[in-house]
Amino acid sequence: MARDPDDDDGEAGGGREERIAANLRKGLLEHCVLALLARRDHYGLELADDLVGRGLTASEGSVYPLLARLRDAGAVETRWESLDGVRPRRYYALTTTGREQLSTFTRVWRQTSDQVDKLLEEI
Amino acid sequence: MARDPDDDDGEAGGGREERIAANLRKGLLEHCVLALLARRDHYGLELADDLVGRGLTASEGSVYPLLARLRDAGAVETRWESLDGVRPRRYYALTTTGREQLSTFTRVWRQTSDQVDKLLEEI
DNA sequence: GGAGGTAACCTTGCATCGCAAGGCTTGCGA
DNA sequence: TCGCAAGCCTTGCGATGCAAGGTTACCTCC
Repeated sequence: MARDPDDDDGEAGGGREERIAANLRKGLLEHCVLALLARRDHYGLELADDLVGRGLTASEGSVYPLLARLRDAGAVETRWESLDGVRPRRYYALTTTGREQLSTFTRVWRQTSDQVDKLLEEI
Repeated sequence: MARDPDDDDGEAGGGREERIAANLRKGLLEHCVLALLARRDHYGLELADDLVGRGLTASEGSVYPLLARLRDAGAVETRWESLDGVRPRRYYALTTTGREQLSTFTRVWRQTSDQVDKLLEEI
């Protein structure tokens, strides 16, 4: 796995930063997916690309297992859709359960992020 | 521990909420500890109590293993301090490495939380 | 018509993290 | 003396994100 030669241990940025970001995303990615689905239905790769663009996930390797979990939990429903000249795509749609979970998360997120912001300001 | 009987949020809230919060704290707790130590030195239980009060951790069961990790990584230093009539306490202090890590985290946190906020607003 | 690229799906194995539960030691007070 | 609380820590568990790899279908180019 190719570590940068100048990626010294004491370095504050570099690979350290990716580790920090990856841990920060734990528990976030799940609800970012729900938030995207609240706007409109998406298919898997579309979700992954969008989230990568926003810096909210590193690859589809996180998204597909997550979607399977959400489906098992009843937070999303899926359907296959076939258009001409395009491979069939599996679309994901939010359920009522998923909408409730998203609303719960929003509340928890506001509380937690406020606490963190306060802590960082007080340094 | 048991569940509160008046926990009538149904299935969307309740125990689910604790699960959501616990996952959200992953990767956060570590840097909240660093932020507290940036203000002044603390001993372990003091940190744990403060963080529980802010809703940033559930118990000391997360804090002590974390402090050991931070010490191994060189982000904090420790010293024993004995006062009269008080049990000896192990105090934790931030190192230069820890300060750099905290600064890296602050940057990542702002980016990530901004993205999440934007996502939640656009629903 | 075949070869190759690419979009889209998914699985496997791993490292990490927070948490509950429990244990050990020391000092104080009844 | 006995019990309780403060303060330290360890162990086992479940959940999460990630890299890497594997599989099909569609289209294009020779």
